Amino acid sequence: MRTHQLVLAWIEDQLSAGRLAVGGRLPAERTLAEQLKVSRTSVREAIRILEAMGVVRAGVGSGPDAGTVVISDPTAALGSALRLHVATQHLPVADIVETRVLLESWAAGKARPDAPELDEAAALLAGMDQAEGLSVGDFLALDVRFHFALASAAGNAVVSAMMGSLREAIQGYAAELTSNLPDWDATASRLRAEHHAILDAVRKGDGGRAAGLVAAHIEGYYQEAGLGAGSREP
Amino acid sequence: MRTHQLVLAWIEDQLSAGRLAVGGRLPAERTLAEQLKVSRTSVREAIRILEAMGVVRAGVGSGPDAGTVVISDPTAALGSALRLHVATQHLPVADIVETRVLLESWAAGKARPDAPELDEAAALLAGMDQAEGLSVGDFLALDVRFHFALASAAGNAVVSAMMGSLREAIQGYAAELTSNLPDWDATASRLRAEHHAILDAVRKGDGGRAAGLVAAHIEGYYQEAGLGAGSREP
DNA sequence: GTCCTCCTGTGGTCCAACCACACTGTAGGC
DNA sequence: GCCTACAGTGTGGTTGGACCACAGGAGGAC
Repeated sequence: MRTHQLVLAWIEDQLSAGRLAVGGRLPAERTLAEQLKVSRTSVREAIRILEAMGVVRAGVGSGPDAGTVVISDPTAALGSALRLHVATQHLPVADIVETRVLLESWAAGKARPDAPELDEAAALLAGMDQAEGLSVGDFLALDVRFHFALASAAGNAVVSAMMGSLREAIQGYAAELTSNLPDWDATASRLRAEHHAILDAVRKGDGGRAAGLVAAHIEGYYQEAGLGAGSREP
Repeated sequence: MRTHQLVLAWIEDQLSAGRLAVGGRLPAERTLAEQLKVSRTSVREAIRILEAMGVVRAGVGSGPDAGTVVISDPTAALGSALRLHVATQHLPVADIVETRVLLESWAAGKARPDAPELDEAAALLAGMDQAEGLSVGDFLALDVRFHFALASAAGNAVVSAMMGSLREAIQGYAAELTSNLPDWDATASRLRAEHHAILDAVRKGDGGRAAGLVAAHIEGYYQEAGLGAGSREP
């Protein structure tokens, strides 16, 4: 077993045992190196991995926000991992889209009509309705948050994280795709209307209809942008 | 931007551009450090991250298998990330199980009856039927491979990878759970029968029935082991 | 031809040093 | 008494160098 894996195992053990929790701080790198009788280099390699996994955040300086603190951002880890494997062309973009449809339509069908996340989703929709002064990038940013809020309303943290990571993994492609659209304003209007319809269905407790609308919403967008379900290559 | 992220960006760019593909070898650490005008330490940190993501594999020595070669093992990355976040108690085990049910039942419903992966699944089932000389660990190992083969038959690499990572993330718990079972032999017999029923349904093209059987199969196991859908804590 | 040895190149590990940063306490001016 | 300026302290960030273990390949000894 390599040295940095020993450090990883130690930290994971601390997490599992509850001696280290979200918000807590890891010992300083030099201290940890001395404690575990390894070099600071190995400690740093382990911390880098945890950072890439969204488990810790390293901050320089001093004070309460400095040092290496435990966080929990599963979406970051899954997102970058998926993006890299898409880059190796071992994960087709079409599969990503299909999985996104699966997860989001399930979430829409299972979302509780009184979930607080729906209020946030409604607020985001209101923001997207302000046609004036809203660039394509701004619109898509709000769109991402709307979909994430909607997925979170189902109350399954794993599904939320995975759905967010899928979106993140193909974010680059999604941005490019907008340039393929014949008429962005028309598309944006349609997306807005579909968003409202989805939210209404969820609010009325009609999960089946919500799920169907979400699936059509996502598939429709990618097909309009030229990334049909048949294309297996980026 | 930190130095190791520069290295990461360079490698990801090489992958996206196709100048680096699965099976290819990265330049040696010292060479890469010199090329990018950074220290070897920073190069190593980047490679560590890629290794944790299942994108590369580092091998010492010389020869065709040595050096840092590009691979593609998305399951490893997602699995360890999920496991760590389960350790931080920000991803409830119940959500993992629920997501697994969602993905696997979808895959069972969508699997093509003539998919070659089903032959492998059948072979694994035959192996599990050899009751003699099969330890609990062996049985579970075959079980993992059976479920993965079944999920792969749907032809969606993302769903397969995610399903495998979910299983891996709670593998430790699953092993512990077997000790809660009142009668392992009886449970094993039931699991065998359910496996055959699932495979039969898929082979006959009855996706709906297969999906239902898979959902019942997974939920039944965890409930029998004392991890009901209601438990939100490990 | 076969075996053995040395050489080379790879990642793995460690150390020592320096930097940039952000807070903290203190000394000084007002 | 208050506020400012500054040195101090502890944090991660980065670098260069050195040495180790490992595995294959090239060459010589037989």
